[in-house]
Amino acid sequence: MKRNTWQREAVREALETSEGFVSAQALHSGLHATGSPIGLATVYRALADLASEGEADSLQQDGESIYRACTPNTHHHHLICRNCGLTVEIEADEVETWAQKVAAQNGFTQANHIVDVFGLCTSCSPG
Amino acid sequence: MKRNTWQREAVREALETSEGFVSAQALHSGLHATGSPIGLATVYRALADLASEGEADSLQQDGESIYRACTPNTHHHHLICRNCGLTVEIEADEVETWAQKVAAQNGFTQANHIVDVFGLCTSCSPG
DNA sequence: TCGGTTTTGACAATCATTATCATTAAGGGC
DNA sequence: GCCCTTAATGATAATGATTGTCAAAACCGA
Ligand SMILES: [Zn+2]
Ligand SMILES: [Zn+2]
Ligand SMILES: [Zn+2]
Ligand SMILES: [Zn+2]
Repeated sequence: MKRNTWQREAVREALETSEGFVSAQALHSGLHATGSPIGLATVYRALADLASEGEADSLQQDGESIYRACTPNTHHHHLICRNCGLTVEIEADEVETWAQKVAAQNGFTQANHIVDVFGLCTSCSPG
Repeated sequence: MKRNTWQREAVREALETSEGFVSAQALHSGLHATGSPIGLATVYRALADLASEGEADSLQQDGESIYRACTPNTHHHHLICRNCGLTVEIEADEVETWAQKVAAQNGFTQANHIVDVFGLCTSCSPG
């Protein structure tokens, strides 16, 4: 049975109070800065668990995994600011059906997909 | 000025004769197996160059970068078999316009996107 | 409270990738 | 073709994120 520890809760809270995506290292640093003695390995484990339970989304950036608390529990994608990390959750049936169609047309089964849109948010756009 | 070396050419050829996406390590192993004395660092450099010149596509998988020779020189995406690596190149205006639309609607500029579809190809599908 | 089991965390180990830097070899000018 | 400048190579060390180890601590049901 899975146990409730303050460490898991601390990671969950830290994730929820983060604006955009954060790395395990960054989240660990942030917790330490507030005086939490949580270990780095524990942060990695907690984030992996949250992601596998569908409570967090993750994506790869610059060779590291970054995570974000996931409010809706449904399948969705993200629009992410390359500069400040601001993230908007996107649900798009168009893309879902397109992905399924493309897979089926080519004889592929058990399809899934990775779809992320990056850009500069209003605050970070030049001009 | 960029120089032509047999090493670059060897990497380019190895990439072109590979079926799906390959990692730098795998490509280096393959070259060694054929007797080539090319160095690992050189393979990394050549792949990075090819990717930046638009002659190869790359994506992240399991924390490593994998590459593939890119026949058309236009923007496109991939449908990849999770089991054997077979890759189909996909061009889809639907997704391109969708990505632009989503970014614009949210005030994002300079948008780009990552779109990959994974599945099991006909040969690798069960049943 | 007690005890079996899970979780933690300090640390070592792993693994892909990058930096270093002395040596090699393009390729332009002669 | 021969030199010479300089980019490219490659053996190796360094980096950095992530995972494995395992004794000690924490959960939680009985
Ligand atoms: Zn921004
Ligand atoms: Zn989707
Ligand atoms: Zn396949
Ligand atoms: Zn596209």
